[in-house]
Amino acid sequence: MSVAPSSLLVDPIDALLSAHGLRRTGAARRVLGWLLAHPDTSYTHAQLQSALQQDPLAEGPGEAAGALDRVTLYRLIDRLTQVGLLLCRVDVHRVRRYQAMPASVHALPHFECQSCHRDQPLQGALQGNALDLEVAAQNALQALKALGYQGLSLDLAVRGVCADCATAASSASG
Amino acid sequence: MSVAPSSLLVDPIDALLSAHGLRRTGAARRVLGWLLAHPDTSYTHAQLQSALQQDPLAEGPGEAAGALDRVTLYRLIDRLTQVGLLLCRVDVHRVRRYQAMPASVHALPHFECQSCHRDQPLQGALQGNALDLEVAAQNALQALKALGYQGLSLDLAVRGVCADCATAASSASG
DNA sequence: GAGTTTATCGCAACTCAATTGCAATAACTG
DNA sequence: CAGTTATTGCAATTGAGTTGCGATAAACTC
Repeated sequence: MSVAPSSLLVDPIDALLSAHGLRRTGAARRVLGWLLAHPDTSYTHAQLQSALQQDPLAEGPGEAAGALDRVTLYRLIDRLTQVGLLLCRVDVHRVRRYQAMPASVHALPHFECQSCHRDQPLQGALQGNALDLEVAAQNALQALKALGYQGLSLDLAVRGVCADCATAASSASG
Repeated sequence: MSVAPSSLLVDPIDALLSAHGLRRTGAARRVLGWLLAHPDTSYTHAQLQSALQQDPLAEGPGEAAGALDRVTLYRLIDRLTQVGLLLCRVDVHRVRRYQAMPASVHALPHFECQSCHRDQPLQGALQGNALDLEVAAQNALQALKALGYQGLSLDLAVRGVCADCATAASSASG
């Protein structure tokens, strides 16, 4: 009885893991599965660990839903990131945040205030300029893809002191 | 003998400190002086401490050039950053990097490879697209300044897997 | 200028994300 | 199925950054 080739890797997650040279272990399936099921959301190592710990969906046949070892999770997300399956960035608090590498990328500029340490999106404030940035960024990414770069994600951060903090500071010392 | 008003704060560094509500201490003068003397260069806390330790220029009359206390330096750069005199960003290695807040900002896109962890500038690869990005970014900053944001700096980071790592990975598993 | 207030300094102890070494285990390969 | 090699889990360690607190010295008041 010949086996259809597609039945070897029915699970798209397994297919992804194998295609990137990673072993199809329970931990890898759980982590990649969770992140692919929650696109556009980034998780710190701690958040990901606790999310996986009580993930009801991951309880496949024989798939224990217990806590994954801290170090194992660290090394696993490292591997997933290195092959381009995950996107990793460091947030304002010096903590790494992981998410599934998005297929199409938008610029989504954000502002980091160095006084109140808030990280706010910049859509409203930028108005039409955001669109120009978006177009320019998309063109830039196309150029990079043509050069062989893979799994590209764009991060546009503006840093400074927000209007609230600026007025508060000037009223205090001026 | 009347004192000319300008002689009260002849030193531009002292003037900056006072204007931002900070005390004109030896440590503050040394740190801000060094960073203003080295624009376009960012320093980690450790780099800044060792740079200041043997700074020959800072040895003014009565100004000791000994090592500044670790914690003092941490708190000092925090204060300078909060008032907008310094620009602080977190690099790929989760370490904060400080530099004097630049007067005019250029987008200077850079690429962070998640496989080899190299952080390379993107001027060459982007070609004409870099210029479009620059223009769009400058316009965006003008819009923010009009809204009261201060001391703005722009950071355009592209993350993914560089061409070298991508070909290396595909030849290993494909 | 003397006295008061308040920011800054310096030391010690501590937090927390992330890393390293190593033995045990489980996927892949022939 | 046996052998190889990636992955796992535990313990111990690193390193940037923080907190508490008494001591010092700017800035402010009279």
